[in-house]
Amino acid sequence: MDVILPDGTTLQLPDGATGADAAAAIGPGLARAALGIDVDGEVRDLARPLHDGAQVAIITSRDPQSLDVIRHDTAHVLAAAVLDLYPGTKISIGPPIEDGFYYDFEFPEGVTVSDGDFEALEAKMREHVKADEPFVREDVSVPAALERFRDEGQDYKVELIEDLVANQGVETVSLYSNGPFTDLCRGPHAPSTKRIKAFRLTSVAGAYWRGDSERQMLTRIYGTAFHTKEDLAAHMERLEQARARDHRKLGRELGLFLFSDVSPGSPFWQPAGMVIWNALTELWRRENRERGYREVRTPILYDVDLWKQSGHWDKYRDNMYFTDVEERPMGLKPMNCPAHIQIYKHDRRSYRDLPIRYSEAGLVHRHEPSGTLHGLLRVRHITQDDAHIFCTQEQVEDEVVACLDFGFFLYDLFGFTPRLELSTRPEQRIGSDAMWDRAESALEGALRSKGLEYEVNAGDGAFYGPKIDLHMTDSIGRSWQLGTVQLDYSMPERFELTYTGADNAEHPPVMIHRALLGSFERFIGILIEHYAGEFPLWLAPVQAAVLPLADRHEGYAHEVAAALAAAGLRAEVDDRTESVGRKIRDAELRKAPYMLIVGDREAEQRAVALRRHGEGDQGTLSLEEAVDRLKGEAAPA
RNA sequence: GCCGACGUAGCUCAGCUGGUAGAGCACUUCACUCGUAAUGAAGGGGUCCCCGGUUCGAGUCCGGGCGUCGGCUCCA
Repeated sequence: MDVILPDGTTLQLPDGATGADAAAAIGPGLARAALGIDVDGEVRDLARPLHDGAQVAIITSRDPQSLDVIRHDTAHVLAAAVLDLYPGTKISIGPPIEDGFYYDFEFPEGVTVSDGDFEALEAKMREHVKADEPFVREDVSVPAALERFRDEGQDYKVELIEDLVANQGVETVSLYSNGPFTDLCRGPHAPSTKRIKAFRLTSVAGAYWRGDSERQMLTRIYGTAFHTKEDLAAHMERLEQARARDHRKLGRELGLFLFSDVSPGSPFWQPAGMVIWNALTELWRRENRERGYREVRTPILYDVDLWKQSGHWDKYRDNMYFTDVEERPMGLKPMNCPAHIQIYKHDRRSYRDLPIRYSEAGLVHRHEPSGTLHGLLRVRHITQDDAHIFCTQEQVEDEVVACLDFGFFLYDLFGFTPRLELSTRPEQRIGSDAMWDRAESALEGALRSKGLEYEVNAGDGAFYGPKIDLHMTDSIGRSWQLGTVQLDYSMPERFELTYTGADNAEHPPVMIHRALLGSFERFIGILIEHYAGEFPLWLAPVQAAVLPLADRHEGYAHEVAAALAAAGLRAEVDDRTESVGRKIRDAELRKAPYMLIVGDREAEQRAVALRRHGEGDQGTLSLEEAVDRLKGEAAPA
């Protein structure tokens, strides 16, 4: 039979030849290096027979797919080591993931495994690697596989096989063995455990069986594997670097914000952090104004009847905060929409008034479960850069497109390229299917007309309407939703909103919910990590640190600071009795973008010695030149 | 909320098998008045997260709570 190699040449092989045979036929070096084989676009074991006419490519450590293979191998080795050390453990699944792998286990009653056990586990894993155990694939009938895993008490494997039968009607399943360990597995795997050259267990965590919080919580062990020790070390180093940009660490070091036990999940903004907050708010306010939004401000506490009418009570009351006010039950707003609806409803509206766009930096409270809190990225006290647009059906697409454009404009300022998701109707929802059809296709139309790439997140919409979300990742690659544009036909109906049309009849407006930064808290968290605390001048809490060389230069230093302040710049004089080396060091650590050093020479010439954070000495400039230069750089975008 | 780990000075951390708590940085004072990433000396500073238990004695052991971290579930 013939197989086709990546360069288009044909390789003749005897019938029944395997991937390993193909590699050997090409060359002994390749045969040794081979980890798998790509057959018609699917990575397979080398040991499996090829078919005539197959497009094949031998996979070695140079191919990116090979990392998944050895990581999956390592997951099996981990499971083998776990069964060695903790007999009676039930195994579930252990796939490769981005940057590594995990395996989920149910340990025997009374056994808890923590990262303190990693050393022993890794040692046991190394034994399996050293033993050079071949990965042997065996296809067995479903009854035989079921019997085998039932005998071993591997209930999760039994459930997996039963589901494969129920959902895919399979009659056989594949098993992979390495040494005494056998796992239900689709493969592929490398020829043997010895191909695992560098691995490490990284963390342990709980994870629900099948991601279902109603079911058993298993113990998930995370690890990673690479082809060389150097690659592994480089990966660990990257993680280390990423941790240095963690906004929680930088927030503390730079004095931006803090958290306290007295109000979990709610940041306290320190003066430096508030500068960033205000700079961002000013930008946001100005841009909203220019785009036809009018700012409003609404209460945070409302009669619970409002939340019953909006539907939030039914769906979210467990995550809301309630109190009684003179025996009247009230709830803190978890969203601003019913508040903006009150303003809309206060007056009669004409089609001539639409679209009406209300914006508010709205403070909402959501009782996020304790385990989900995460610095500024997941808080209970949330300041949304919210807006609600009331418009006619005809205006919907233009308005949605304008929202997306606005969002991209803002993200561009920071060099962000958000990932887009279109989330469609959830199971628990309000409104008719016809409404949902209309809303979903309107959002899709807007995305299409912009030619934007997006992912569909089926069933993840808000309970009142579908949405387009803007996502960004943090320093270690976790994805967070920032902006959102949501189309809503339900709230206008629930609150009986109307406008008078040209036909002099009453019509319901369409409502668009829109937050672009998402929340100031989360957005600033992402900003801190994005810039690693080295903010552009317009956001920097202290834009210029004026550093007098000696006490006698203090007077001039304050003149310099005053000149900067007069130009609208944030300057501080470091008038401590310290060496200039020390003052520079501290200003560098505070990540002040500019340092203006003044001594005898500068005082005499009314000049400054300019130093840029992270770059060093920029030479001497006249005071006027320095002020102009900083002022020019301090405007946002 | 669930699983696991952790909680000691403002920060980063040490504190062995239970015996009256320590370092560096920061802070205060004094001296130094300095030219591009730490001047030196002295000093002050702790309900060892909280509550309860075991013990002659608990930072250390046990139970409960709170918080934080890593995941999972959730995220209007």
